[in-house]
Amino acid sequence: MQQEILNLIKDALKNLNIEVSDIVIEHPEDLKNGDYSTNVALAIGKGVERNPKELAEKIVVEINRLNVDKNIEKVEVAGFGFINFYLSRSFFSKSVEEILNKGDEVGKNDILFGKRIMVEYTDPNPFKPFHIGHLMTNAIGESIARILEHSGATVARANYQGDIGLHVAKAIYGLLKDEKLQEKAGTHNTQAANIGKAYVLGADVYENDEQAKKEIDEINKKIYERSDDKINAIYDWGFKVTMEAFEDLYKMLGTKFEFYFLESEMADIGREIVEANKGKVFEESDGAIVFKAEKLDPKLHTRVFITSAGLPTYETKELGLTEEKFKTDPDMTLSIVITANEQMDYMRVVAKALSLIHPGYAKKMKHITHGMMRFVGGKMSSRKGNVVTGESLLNDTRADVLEKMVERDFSKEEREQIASDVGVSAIKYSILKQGIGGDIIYDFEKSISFEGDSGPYLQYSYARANSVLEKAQKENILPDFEVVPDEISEIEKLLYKFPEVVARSSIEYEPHYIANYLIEIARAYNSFYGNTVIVNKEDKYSAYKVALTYSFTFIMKTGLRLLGIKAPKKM
RNA sequence: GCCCUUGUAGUUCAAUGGAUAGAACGAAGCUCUUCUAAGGCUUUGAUGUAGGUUCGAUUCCUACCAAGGGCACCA
Repeated sequence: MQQEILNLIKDALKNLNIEVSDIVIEHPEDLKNGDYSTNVALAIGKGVERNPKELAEKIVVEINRLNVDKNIEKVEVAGFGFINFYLSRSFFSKSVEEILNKGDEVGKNDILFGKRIMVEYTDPNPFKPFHIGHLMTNAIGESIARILEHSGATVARANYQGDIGLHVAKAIYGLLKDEKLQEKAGTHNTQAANIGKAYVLGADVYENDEQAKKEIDEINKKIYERSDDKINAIYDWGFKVTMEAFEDLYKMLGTKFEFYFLESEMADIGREIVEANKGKVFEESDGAIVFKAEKLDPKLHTRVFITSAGLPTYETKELGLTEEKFKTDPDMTLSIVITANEQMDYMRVVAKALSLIHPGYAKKMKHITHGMMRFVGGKMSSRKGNVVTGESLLNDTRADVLEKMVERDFSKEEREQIASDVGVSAIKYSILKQGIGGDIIYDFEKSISFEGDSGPYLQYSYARANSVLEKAQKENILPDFEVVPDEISEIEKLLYKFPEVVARSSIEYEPHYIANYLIEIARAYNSFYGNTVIVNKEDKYSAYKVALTYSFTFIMKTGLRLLGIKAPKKM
């Protein structure tokens, strides 16, 4: 439709001998101002010797002469020269029918057809707690992955985990000091929680206790060398247990990773790359091998790639990781990494180094950063132990949901599953409703909402719509598009926009456009639901209202899926 | 000090350079003899400061102020 209107404007301008390079059409914010609108007359009015309003009038006359499209009801000049297009009744009923035919495929586009994209996100470290920052990256990454898939891309999900390094040594130190934390009786979740505690213990003394620092450095060396049987045993157990606990979370969150990359395996690959480019890209400085990025771009800075002790740093491993990713899929067209924005500056340095080593790879890399989860008091740090773990947040939220749930004819399993889905939705929505760049201030009391602008609100409107459909089936009212009310409802004016919203989210890597759209349409549907009886044999428009309800459920379900949120039929 | 991000109702967030800056929470009131009241319907309130570009700026540019992050051997 957008294209038809665009062409119409173009033709009209051509006939009037007006040249315009790019014509912008948009949806007016206020539905009273039509369904599409253009500001061409305003944009070009100044160059020509007419005022914009007169010019707009002329263009409209020409458009009306050309318009044979039954989808456009009328075209008007408004304001100081906007040209507003009002779509016809039949356009809207047709678009409702189209959505019904597409079902769960609604909103698909082929912007990324044929593209192979790897998305790396979440990246928790074994031996460290999975905190709500990881939850944030996971929610954003999973949603972006799904949106890209909906745009036709083949997406591979990847997770990169720091299985080696000082943090592991700190945790193992803690486990050695307090052997109770090595208790293996409980589930892997309680064991993983104990390892998290051990990490906090180790991290704390590392900063304040010289002797402990020495011991931890010693343990770190032994882990690298795998030279100590006792430490090896603890390491192997701890690695397994924390990874299993992560898997539980992924399952609940709805993420299935295809590739797991381990930091320890990237070290040697990265080191080789650095060695091969010594003198070209990298240089020696104070015994370390560094990349002086500021020489190429004053906004960048120097970073160490191999320490003076000869150990590869994260930067080097990142080079190795990139190499591995492209080896995994040589036909990959785009490699996306999603992290918090605190990693932006050094990722830029790594990207610069990579552009000198592998210009081909560098062009296919994209680093997406998001804001940070913050406490009201300040930064959250797993080192200091002032973290909210992903598991505890999920559990607390689910418990809240269970308390709020109304008694219906659910089995115990259904009830648990719904509570879980609604809890995840509350958390994910609170992350995805805003642009990904901004920080989220986490407030224990207020952060998770079940009403208003929230995930459960969306699920609730979906569940209600389903219950309408159930009733319609019982009463044998099938969707119909022939007998329609004259008035075009607000829902119809929103439904047809869904594909545009998905496309925009995909192009900008911003899930919140979908989240905001879903709230808008849920509100419209709830209002509709509250003010009319939909299933009513006496009402000749009932079949069309049922059709509207069907198309609403398809869009809500698909939209929620793109946010990584499940849509239970009952709640 | 330098670099990056962000400043919008009391609070948490929206708004491809356009029309009367939208929601939600909070507060006040109304609403289930209709399909799920986690709902619906009213009322209330905001663009950090100073300039600039533009017919038009929350949006772009400059300076300042404020918050967060980063700036060599941690990730």
